[in-house]
Amino acid sequence: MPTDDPRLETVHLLRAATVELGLHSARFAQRNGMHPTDVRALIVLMDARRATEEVTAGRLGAALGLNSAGTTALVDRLERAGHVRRVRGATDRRKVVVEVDERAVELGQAFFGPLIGRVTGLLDGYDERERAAIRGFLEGVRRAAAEAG
Amino acid sequence: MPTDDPRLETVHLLRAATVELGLHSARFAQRNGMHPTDVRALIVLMDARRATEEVTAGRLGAALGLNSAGTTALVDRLERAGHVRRVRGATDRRKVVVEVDERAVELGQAFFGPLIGRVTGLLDGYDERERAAIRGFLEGVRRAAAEAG
DNA sequence: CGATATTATCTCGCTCGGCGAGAGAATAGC
DNA sequence: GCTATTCTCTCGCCGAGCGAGATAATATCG
Repeated sequence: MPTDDPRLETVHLLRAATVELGLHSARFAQRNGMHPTDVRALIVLMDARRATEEVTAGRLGAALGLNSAGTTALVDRLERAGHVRRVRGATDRRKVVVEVDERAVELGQAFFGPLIGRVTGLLDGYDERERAAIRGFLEGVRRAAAEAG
Repeated sequence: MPTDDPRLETVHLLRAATVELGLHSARFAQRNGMHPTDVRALIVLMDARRATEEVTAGRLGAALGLNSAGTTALVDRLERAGHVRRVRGATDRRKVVVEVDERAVELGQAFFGPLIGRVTGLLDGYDERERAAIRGFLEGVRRAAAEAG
């Protein structure tokens, strides 16, 4: 077992960073009386909002790996907390479009904004070739995780 | 709101990579009849093992943010599955040292080894200056997440 | 156009992870 | 030695998520 492969240091750093990012999300969740799944749901919804895509209950559940019962309970929680609205689909009235409330968006930006600012600030310390390496590495990691196992 | 800051692409990639890594861990959990917390616990235990540090039940629970009741239940699950042994503390017999079973270590290596291999393989595509940038960025992200909020 | 299959969500009953409170057992301090 | 502290465990409970199936709206086909 070659435990002193210097490349493993980077793997360690990668995992440490993801762990710390996860803890940061958990702090956001706990501070707002939410559960990790609720935070993940809000992220999905905000991403979709930025891309001006509608997210139905079913799509949301699929994105989070929940079944329909769990998805209903999730949207119930978010709606009860005022983070989200249920809107019946215009063309297909079986569908329920889940819309994030403006306040929830601001809440998320207020919490994650500083972290995002620090990360973008980090990037200013590198030249374009280094930044390209960072982007390429992250994309490679994403693909490796998606394709492995 | 400057939504087209090019540095945000890297933030997006970072999040996409962490999401995908999380899903990969979740696959390991599900495939072995475990829960996300159990996987996190095994990672803590394996890290400690590599550093030849003893992990008591209390330390494990603290690392995962569980209270004592949840920690007991967690160790019960892991012990029942054969991934872990309870060993009474030698000097302080109130303590319970949690030791990972060799089989669990091998199980983890078999699952995460390929991914680690792919990530280290990625690094070979960069020169030392680029690799240093990647390491620096990851360390910076870890610190930013740990210190923010 | 009406009967049937399909799709999207919701309801019900349940399992089980995690919490709070407090008990039990061992150690440390005076 | 007696008391306070520390570490783990037990008990009862809450709530997230699942499986099965109900309900309602749409699509399909004769």
